[in-house]
Amino acid sequence: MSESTHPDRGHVPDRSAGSAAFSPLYQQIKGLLLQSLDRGEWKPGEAIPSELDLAARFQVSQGTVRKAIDELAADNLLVRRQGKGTFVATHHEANVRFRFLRLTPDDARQRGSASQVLDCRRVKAPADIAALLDLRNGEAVVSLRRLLSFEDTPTILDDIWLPGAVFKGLTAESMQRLRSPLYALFESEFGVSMVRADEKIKAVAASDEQAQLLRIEPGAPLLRVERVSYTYGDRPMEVRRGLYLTEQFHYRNSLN
Amino acid sequence: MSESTHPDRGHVPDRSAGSAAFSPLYQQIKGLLLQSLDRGEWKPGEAIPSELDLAARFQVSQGTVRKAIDELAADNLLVRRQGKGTFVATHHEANVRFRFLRLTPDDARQRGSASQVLDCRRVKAPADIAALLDLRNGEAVVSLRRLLSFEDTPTILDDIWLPGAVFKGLTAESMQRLRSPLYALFESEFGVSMVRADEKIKAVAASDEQAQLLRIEPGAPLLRVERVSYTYGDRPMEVRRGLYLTEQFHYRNSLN
DNA sequence: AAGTGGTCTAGACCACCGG
DNA sequence: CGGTGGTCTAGACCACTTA
Repeated sequence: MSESTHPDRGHVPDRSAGSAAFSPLYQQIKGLLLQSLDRGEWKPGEAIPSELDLAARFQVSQGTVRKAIDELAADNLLVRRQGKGTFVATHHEANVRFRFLRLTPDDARQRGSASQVLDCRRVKAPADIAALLDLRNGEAVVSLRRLLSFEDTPTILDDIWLPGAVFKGLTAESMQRLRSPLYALFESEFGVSMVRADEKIKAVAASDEQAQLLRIEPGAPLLRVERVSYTYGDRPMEVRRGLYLTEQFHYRNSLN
Repeated sequence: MSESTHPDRGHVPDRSAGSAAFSPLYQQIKGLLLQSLDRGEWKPGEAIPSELDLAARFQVSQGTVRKAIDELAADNLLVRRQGKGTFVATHHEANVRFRFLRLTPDDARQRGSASQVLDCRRVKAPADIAALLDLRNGEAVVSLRRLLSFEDTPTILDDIWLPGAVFKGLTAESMQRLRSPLYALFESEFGVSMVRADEKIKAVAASDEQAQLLRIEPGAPLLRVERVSYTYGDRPMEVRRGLYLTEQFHYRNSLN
């Protein structure tokens, strides 16, 4: 502890040297925490070490660790719970199970939901999907289609593509058996944590096939939601093309 | 810059007393800053006092003021600029002029935009609009319709309602004259800063009238975006119902 | 050089949780 | 009770802007 700067090997930012890169200590800590999360040192749902422990491990003050954790918590990678600890975010909890689903009933009434897997097979990635998933052209992907119903009203028709190398052994059967939401299943069965997603939304007219599955008229307007989901290193891990029936539902969003 | 004239009182949080309410000091400071913003003590685009000045004014440490400002900056109410100061957010800046518009070209190419006001009049608020704007039934609102085109392709048809008491004297003429975006105009002409908005999105089929204005076929699928925008105290100040043509555009969103 | 926000530290104390 | 995160302070120094 000296004064002025830290003597630790924590390397004070290397301000001299023409190196254009200067990143604050807490950002470096954030990076280290991110690596630990990525390599699975702490699993979803588990507690990470206390702030003081981490401060000791990284040879910085508690305040610096705190700021790093603050940012990870703001990004929803970690969850702080006063008096208990800081936990790795997980998709297995009631309150966040539909974290990425922005479709909401027009009336607030909650409805029971049921998911039906219509198809699931390994195929060579189409060019557009390969590009979105950072795969080489023709690499294997798991391709699946499912129908989500609310109170027996078919509402969402999803086509989903996953990197085949990561999601080995995913079958329709295993999805029906473990009835958890997909992202929860990805975590526990394949060690893949979805952390962020981008969506692009258009309005389209239902094709004959789509109309039949959703039990509506061909040509009826549908919300088409294309989603790319990312794990820790901003690595894309899922492409999802959903068709949302918005007769009694809407997509909600907050701008700020 | 004002001198003195602060009827402040620095209170340490009233931790004793069984009072159920306990709010941290920095939250109280945040509230005071919010009040100052609301009452227009600092206008959009202007700098607020420095952290040290505010710390002196409120009789707290710089760190406490800093944390309050951090949150306001995270909410986009304030903008920090290192070395220069902290500024009140404004809709008058190139980079944030389309802050609330999530419609993006499918290819990244930028297009020139033009707005045409089709209608603008004072009317009694319809019941649903009155409810959304927290107005009494039948109170006056400004109702306007406009068409937004990108490179001469009509793309967005907006119906907009504004509280009549606040937006006195808003006319189609004045909007065409000052060519700035609506939210920028609201700021400079009416002192109304839009801070946040909620959107509800559906897919709908174009009516005959809508189709004609957007130069498409009746029944074509459109994105219907209902937006309620809020000023400082979470007071609703605008209802906007937009129809987006998503042939060559999409609504983009980030989930986390 | 002076003034702003940005980082980092060290220490005190508070609120919440669990055994 | 001890351990966790949460708040608050005071002070040092760094980075960026402006003059």
